[in-house]
Amino acid sequence: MTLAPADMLCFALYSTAHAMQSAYAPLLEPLGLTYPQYLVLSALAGEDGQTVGRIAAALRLESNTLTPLLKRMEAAGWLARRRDSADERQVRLTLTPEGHTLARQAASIPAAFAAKTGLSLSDIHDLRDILVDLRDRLKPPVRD
Amino acid sequence: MTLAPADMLCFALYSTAHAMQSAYAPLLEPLGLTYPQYLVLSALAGEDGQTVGRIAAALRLESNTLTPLLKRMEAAGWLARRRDSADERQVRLTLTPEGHTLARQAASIPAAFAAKTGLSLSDIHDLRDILVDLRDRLKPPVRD
DNA sequence: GACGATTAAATCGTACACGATTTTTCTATC
DNA sequence: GATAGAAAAATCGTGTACGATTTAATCGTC
Repeated sequence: MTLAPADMLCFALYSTAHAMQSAYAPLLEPLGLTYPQYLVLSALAGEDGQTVGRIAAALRLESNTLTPLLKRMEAAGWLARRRDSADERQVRLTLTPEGHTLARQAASIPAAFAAKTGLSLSDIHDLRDILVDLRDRLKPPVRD
Repeated sequence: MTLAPADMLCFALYSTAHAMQSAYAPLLEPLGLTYPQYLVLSALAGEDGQTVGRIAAALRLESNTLTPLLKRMEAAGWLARRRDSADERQVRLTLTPEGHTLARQAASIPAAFAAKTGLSLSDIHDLRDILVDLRDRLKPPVRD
């Protein structure tokens, strides 16, 4: 017998991820950020000057996804893309002052968002850990 | 202070959903299906002759996403798209014999997949329920 | 039975996502 | 120091996603 999407874990994950993004949208829209751009910004705010590859590993995306996204963020004036002088194969990403300002504004979003979920902080952490565990089992993280 | 993506629930959800899709890919690729197409096929296998709007509600997608996807599935010979004679605004989707055959083949995937996760059946159900609960809180389901 | 409001899909534009390939640079070994 | 192979981004093609709008059909009310 065929399993209906409503009963499938994969669909629960798929649809909840979409619901999460659409819940973030109204918070990000005033800042002019898309959701993946917000992730890149947060990653760079934590450690500036990372390479494309390092961001790709952190966000589990491919360079073919990141390159155009980063170009849009560069065009928006939030970051600079520069070849590493020691290894010209790599491109380093540095936040501009505007990028840092934006990151500060974006920093308040997760807390504002947590309220929307109706989950306690410990529920949120538990769920996160379960998901990360499942994810790393499905797709082992690449070594740094 | 900025929260790093690695610590955020939203990123756990985002990256796990991607990992799930990429884990399904090798199982779907031999059938020529993409992941959202597989969801549509499963939904129709459970109840044939649904309208675009009903599938959209079930999968929580918009018609602007489904229309081109359904046209590709029609072009592949898996389903027929026909205006409802009683209400010409609606489009009804019916699996072809090829579509039914494909659905039968696809039906074995979730079980084959469950093994990959390393989770017990009850862990899977628990996680699914937690996610569905969160999803419906973030984005209440539209009435049928 | 006319007609404005509502509804269901479709269309349009923009932004991911990723497999496959290409380009450029670096590294290892001769 | 030439060169084969590896590594890092970028390019290309296809397929989602979705906001905003449009088109076509139906409904509600007079």
